[in-house]
Amino acid sequence: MEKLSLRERNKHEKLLRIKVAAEQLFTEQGFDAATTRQIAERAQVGLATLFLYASDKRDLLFLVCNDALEQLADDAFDDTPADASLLDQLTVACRHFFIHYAKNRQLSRDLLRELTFYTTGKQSERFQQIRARNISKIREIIVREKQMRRIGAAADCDLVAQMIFYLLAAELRHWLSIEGTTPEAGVQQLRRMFEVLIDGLQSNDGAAAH
Amino acid sequence: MEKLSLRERNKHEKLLRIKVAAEQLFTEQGFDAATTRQIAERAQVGLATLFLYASDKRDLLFLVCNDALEQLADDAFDDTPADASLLDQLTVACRHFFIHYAKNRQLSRDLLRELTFYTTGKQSERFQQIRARNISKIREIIVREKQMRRIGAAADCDLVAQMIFYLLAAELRHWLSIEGTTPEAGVQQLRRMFEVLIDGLQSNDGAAAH
DNA sequence: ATTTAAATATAAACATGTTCATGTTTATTG
DNA sequence: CAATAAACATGAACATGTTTATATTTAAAT
Repeated sequence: MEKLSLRERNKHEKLLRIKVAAEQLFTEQGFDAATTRQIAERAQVGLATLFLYASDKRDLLFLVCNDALEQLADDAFDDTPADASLLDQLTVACRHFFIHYAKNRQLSRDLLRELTFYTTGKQSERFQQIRARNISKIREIIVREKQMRRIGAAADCDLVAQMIFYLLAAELRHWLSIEGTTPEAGVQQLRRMFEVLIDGLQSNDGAAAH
Repeated sequence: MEKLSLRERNKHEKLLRIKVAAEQLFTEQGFDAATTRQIAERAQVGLATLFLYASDKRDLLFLVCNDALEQLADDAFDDTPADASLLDQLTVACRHFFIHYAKNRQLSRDLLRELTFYTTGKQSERFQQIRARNISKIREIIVREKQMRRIGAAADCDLVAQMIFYLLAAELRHWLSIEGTTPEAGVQQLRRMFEVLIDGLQSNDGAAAH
């Protein structure tokens, strides 16, 4: 059962302590307010040790968040009922994101700021994979809809998936900048956008048609 | 002609020196690499003086960029031919953004990162106004199209304008993360998205129809 | 013109992310 | 097991954004 060397076990435990400490402090105080010295102290490691496990403070944030983001990516697209309308499938999936980001709005804002052009850190590759997975899952929904002839044969699934992800990401940012709003308010705003996307601008029926 | 007091003139000159110095250093070295000490030295002011004129380093970036961003907002939507198709109007307008951001891709990335949830600095209100103006200009295009019966009567102009801006902002981010690409490549990708948005997902004609 | 007060400027101090020189621990080899 | 090397850990030093205490300059008042 135990196939890890002493050295590997020590590393693993230290990494875990750092993750827990960083998660607590980022959650309690936000990304900017939490200092690397606090994190090192709570993790019971030297300050410089942090930077053996993370490229920089930003990387530390994704060391903390990547697990939850991956779980979110799975959850969001797992309970989408394939028999529901495209609009409902997308709404159900996207609701997961709003609910997740609502748990700690400040940290979510920090995350959305820091993920912008995040390509250099140790955790960045994994983060980009999670991001790509989200788009891929959206694409699968679109492909299914296309096969079921519920959307046009000429639709470019990659492009449509990208657009949906763009709208989700942008609306999340906007929603996080509004104080005192609810997850459902963001979900419904995004749903209205999906309606427009599905129907097109020439359409003469508004949201009422759904 | 001269109605400024000595004090006001001094302040104005100092602000100008700071703007010029910051612009040069941000452009030469990027936002992160340029230090506030360099900027203060080149502007011939004390280090602390910078922070009388800008709330923080981020604010300094918008002190530098807001003028150009405002000019860009005007330029982008001024030469949109009202008789062209909606697709062409949007393409022409958005091309301005890609061309502008292509001038210094690193600084553009820095800007798009720093503008995320930028609401606290002295320059933030002006920046948010410029952003709102862009959306408003897009909205005007949509309203015109609606009045000319070229898009559905039920279309929510505010919502559609927001969607277009979301797509533009997101595609700009994505395009800036691709090395060695051209402005026109970004423009055409965004144009394809606008085609989908205009036609809707049920449509059976792809890009060929345009 | 002098005095006073308010506004402005700044060097020095501080806080914090990051790196470096050094020490310590673990694995490997003879 | 001793010796050696490699990997890992860390306190101290460094770099840089920001604040503070102080000084200077300008405007206003008498």
